[in-house]
Amino acid sequence: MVESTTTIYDVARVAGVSMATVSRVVNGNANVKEKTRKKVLDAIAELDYRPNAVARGLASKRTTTVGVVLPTITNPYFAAIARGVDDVASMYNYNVILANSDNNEEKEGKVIESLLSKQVDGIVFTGSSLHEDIRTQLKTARSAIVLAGMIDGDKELPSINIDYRAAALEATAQLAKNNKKIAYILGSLENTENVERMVGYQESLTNAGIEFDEGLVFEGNYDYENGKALADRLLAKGVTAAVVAIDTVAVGLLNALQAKGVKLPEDFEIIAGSNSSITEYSYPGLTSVNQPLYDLGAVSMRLLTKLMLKEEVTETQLVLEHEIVQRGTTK
Amino acid sequence: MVESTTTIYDVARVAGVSMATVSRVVNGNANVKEKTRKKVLDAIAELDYRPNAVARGLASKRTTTVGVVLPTITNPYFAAIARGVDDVASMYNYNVILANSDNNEEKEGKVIESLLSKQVDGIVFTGSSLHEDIRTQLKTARSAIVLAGMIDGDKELPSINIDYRAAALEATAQLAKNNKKIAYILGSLENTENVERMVGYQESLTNAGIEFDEGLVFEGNYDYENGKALADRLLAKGVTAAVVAIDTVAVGLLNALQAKGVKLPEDFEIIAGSNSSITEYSYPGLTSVNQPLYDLGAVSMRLLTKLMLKEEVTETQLVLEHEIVQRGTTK
DNA sequence: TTGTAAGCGTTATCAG
DNA sequence: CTGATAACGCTTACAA
Repeated sequence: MVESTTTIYDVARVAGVSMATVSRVVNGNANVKEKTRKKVLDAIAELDYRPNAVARGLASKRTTTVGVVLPTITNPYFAAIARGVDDVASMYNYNVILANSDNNEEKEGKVIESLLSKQVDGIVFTGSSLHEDIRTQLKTARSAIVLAGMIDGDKELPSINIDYRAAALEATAQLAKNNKKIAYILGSLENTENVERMVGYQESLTNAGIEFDEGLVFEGNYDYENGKALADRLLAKGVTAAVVAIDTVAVGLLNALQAKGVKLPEDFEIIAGSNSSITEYSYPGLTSVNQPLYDLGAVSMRLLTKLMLKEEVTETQLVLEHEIVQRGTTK
Repeated sequence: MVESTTTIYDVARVAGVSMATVSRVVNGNANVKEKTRKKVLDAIAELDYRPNAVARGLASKRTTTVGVVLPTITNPYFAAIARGVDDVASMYNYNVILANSDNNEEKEGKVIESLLSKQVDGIVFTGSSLHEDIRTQLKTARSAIVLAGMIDGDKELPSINIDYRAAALEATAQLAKNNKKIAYILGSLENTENVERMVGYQESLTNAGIEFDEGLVFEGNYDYENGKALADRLLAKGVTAAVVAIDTVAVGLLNALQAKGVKLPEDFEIIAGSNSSITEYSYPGLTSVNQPLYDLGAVSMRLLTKLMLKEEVTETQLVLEHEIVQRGTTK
């Protein structure tokens, strides 16, 4: 707890120049004589001067800070996205404010409000569904916005996604090779991504000549416990395979099934939805649609920098490649 | 992308008062007549005014922003801590800047520097070891600092921990009931927490009448792959039980062992070190020392608020309770 | 190439 | 209880 804030004035005095010049060298402005630059640099080193980013932000109206709002950082899915965001953020010298929303519309509204008051230059937003009020709030914000892993129905907000429909179709198709009763487990059908998944699922069923059974679709939350609770219900309906959009739920189901003595993949097959780290940690490993989560975050942040720096952006609706990673829960 | 920044002046004009008065009502100052307050509030609502936190930070020298630096948010251990930090941070109206350091001293130095330039009011720091330079940097910072899950040798920096020695002793003691060759796997022995663990481990061995064998102690990194690689080495030494300080490593070991046909807990027992979420997701679930990670973060942040608000703090070296959660990898 | 000076949107100190 | 007015530390025209 020392040093009584040395300012740009102190540096100017010591270097024998004006504060404007100090500002120029600090900001890498080319119009400074090499000799002067050196004097300033020396003074900076001598005084251990550190520019005050808050003052800078006020004067320049740019804070080099962005916000990332997500349901909860404890979910590996969102943690991976956040890491991607942070890595490219620091690459471009931005800091990121983390905001957990718990998927709760009110909290989402509050944290966005808070981020905007902090004058963040941009926001990467992700969650399980895009409520109308939040959409409006985001759209009318003066900061740049990018949605990560969410589709904006009107395609007005920039977003990065994978082709959920295709991924669901492929996963279902793989399970259809050996199964007739294939369940689909996902979050709320109120969000567009899940609607897309349903379309892919049904399309795949049709291709395989299996009749769609509404009773085999389960909506639910993000919890591990939710997955465990599903085991009995699936077994009761004679289900022998499931694609589970949310990894934590997939692991819950997997473990509950094994605890009942069900053998995987022999008696039951599972394909998880996002290939977050836990699909690798489970035993057996979960075959999984590989959503490139880290990239999702990284690309979102990259797009955000373009938006913030007013670079030209031709395409604001990006679709990343996906694939299915084969592990131990499929034959 | 609208609204051309409405300021405190605009509100003052519309409300027919001075900006000082607006500032007072915004900051909940009691010295404002009820009638005036209402006028101001109405103007604020009408103009949809949102105070500029950057300007506020510059004028007041308080940013209501803190930083949390950790190795990587993708590790569930740190994610849980971060969540604890964020929850009590928002409770006290602080925002938190997330900084991944990858356990790299240079990066740690950089992010701390960056946080300080952003004038954060405080920093919660965590990592696997406290390098000397970082220690100095932290100690001389003008912001409040709290270490989460790290011991400062000199006890100069405030910190929140569990009793690592006792935890190691208890875990080893439990394994010693059925095993003679008990390995201990942890991060670098350069950090105090791990030295403490070693002491507890050896003490427990002595209690059980088992001779300490240096060859049964394994240092390593945080990676899942590291755990997998350990399986063969342990088996080769005839080890039948291990306490593994890092959960990701424990899961790696568990899965590699199972892949080799080793039955747990029958043929091999494992106790993991932190009870992060993945110890529950693994199959079988990992018996685990319960480090109260969320609380670790929450209590750290709470202590930080006290430090930042200059509240009286009597004890800066806090030790949280731990316990051993029994799951499927012990008899 | 360098300096002067006017903000940036608040808070905070004094008067009144 | 309310209003001026001077900071806060920096960026950014505009001059020189």
